[in-house]
Amino acid sequence: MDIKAIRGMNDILPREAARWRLVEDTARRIFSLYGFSELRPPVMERTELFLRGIGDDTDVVEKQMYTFTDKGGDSVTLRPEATACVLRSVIEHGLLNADPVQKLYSIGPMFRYERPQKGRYRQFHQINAERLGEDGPFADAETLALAYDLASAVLGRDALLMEVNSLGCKACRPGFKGALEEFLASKQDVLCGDCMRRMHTNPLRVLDCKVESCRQAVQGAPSMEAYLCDACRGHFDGVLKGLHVFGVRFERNPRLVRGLDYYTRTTFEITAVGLGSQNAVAGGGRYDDLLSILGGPPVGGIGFAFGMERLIMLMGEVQDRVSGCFVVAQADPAVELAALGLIAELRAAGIPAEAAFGRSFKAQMRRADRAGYPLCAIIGEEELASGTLTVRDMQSASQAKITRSGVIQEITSMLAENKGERA
RNA sequence: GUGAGUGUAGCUCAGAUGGUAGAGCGCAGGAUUGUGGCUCCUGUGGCCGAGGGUUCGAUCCCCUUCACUCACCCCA
Repeated sequence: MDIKAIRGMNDILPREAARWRLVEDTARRIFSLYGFSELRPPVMERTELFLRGIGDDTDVVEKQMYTFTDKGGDSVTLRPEATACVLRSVIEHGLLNADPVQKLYSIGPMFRYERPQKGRYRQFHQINAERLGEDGPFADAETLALAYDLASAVLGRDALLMEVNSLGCKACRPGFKGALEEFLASKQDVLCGDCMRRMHTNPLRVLDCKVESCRQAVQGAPSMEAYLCDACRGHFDGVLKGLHVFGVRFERNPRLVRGLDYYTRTTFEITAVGLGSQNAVAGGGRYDDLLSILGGPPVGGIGFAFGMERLIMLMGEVQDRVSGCFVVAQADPAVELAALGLIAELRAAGIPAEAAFGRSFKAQMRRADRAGYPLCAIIGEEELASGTLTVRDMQSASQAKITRSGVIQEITSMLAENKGERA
């Protein structure tokens, strides 16, 4: 076998799939609790969408996109994030005309050409939420609460840290940016090479630099908070109050910035320990100008994304509970045929049923055990002749003879009993 | 894109100054003819990542390459 999966793209094997389902199910449950509905955009879009949406001097757009020319000569890109796709869909279908408030989520793969590392893959999966058409602090607080609930439900609230900040709006951010640039210029000699470049292209990112000398240099840097305009300040205060009401435990972090250009006002990040250096489990924030940038109505929004791999990495084992009945048959053509009929009947009644003919009795039992079935129906010449079945409770190892005609009823009640014991 | 580490059975890993390799788990079968999990026995298993070089001979030394892992970077 010399064909292997592409670098940074992983198979999710059956043993891990249970965890993925649990995360997805949890997400869907919580989204519906908050009144969000699902929107599933395609995984590929025209390249311009991301150039306009994400910002063309971000790393994601500059060097991480899977962009190529299709057979028709169009430049297309495998989506590196979901927000731009969802907004494109909302605009294209005029969803905001039908309902000026849209609360949407989507779950699926994203693609970024990066060097793979723990918690970072070229195909990775996100749980994404977008909320459009509500500009007040309540919408922000509630959206953050939703993210917090989701993270707590999967990881427990003690395992995570939620950090919140306000980035201001296009009215007040330029003032801050200018002050910051001025400050950074005075620190030029101690900044790292990257930050020297960043201080012009994207000065906010310098605040987020991990290099020790930069962190120190930035200690006395001006804080966005001092530059927030009255409207942004009021908004942010409202968000914080709302978070308290929702019972969200968070910390304010004036240094928190986001990697994508479209964010305004409220931003947040949820980190967890145990993930190595890729410790952000979720991140997001408000984007008041993005819809109009993409050619839509001047409507604001707020959203977030979870990294599913990171969530799953922190979860530990999750076991699939198997219900149903394994059918063991004596090696005899007539018996096996009868067993086949039994299996069909069980399935028709909605009871999972499986068998493994063609091996020894012992081996069939072993498979029943390994697959985790609570019940095992045994059929042999004896049962066939007397119109009965032997049903074995795998956990207690007790067996009972039941009549063939009453199987469904009998097994249904045994399974219900079994379920009751486990719960 | 940069750096470091690692590549030996399906999995986790041993191994010898260079003489073509083992363990545990798994898997298959068995321990009275129709009964799983525990135990015991037996079996199954590997171009020792790929290519080249040195050598009588390399899985082990050298070079190249690929892959994986972690970190930088970036981000979910």
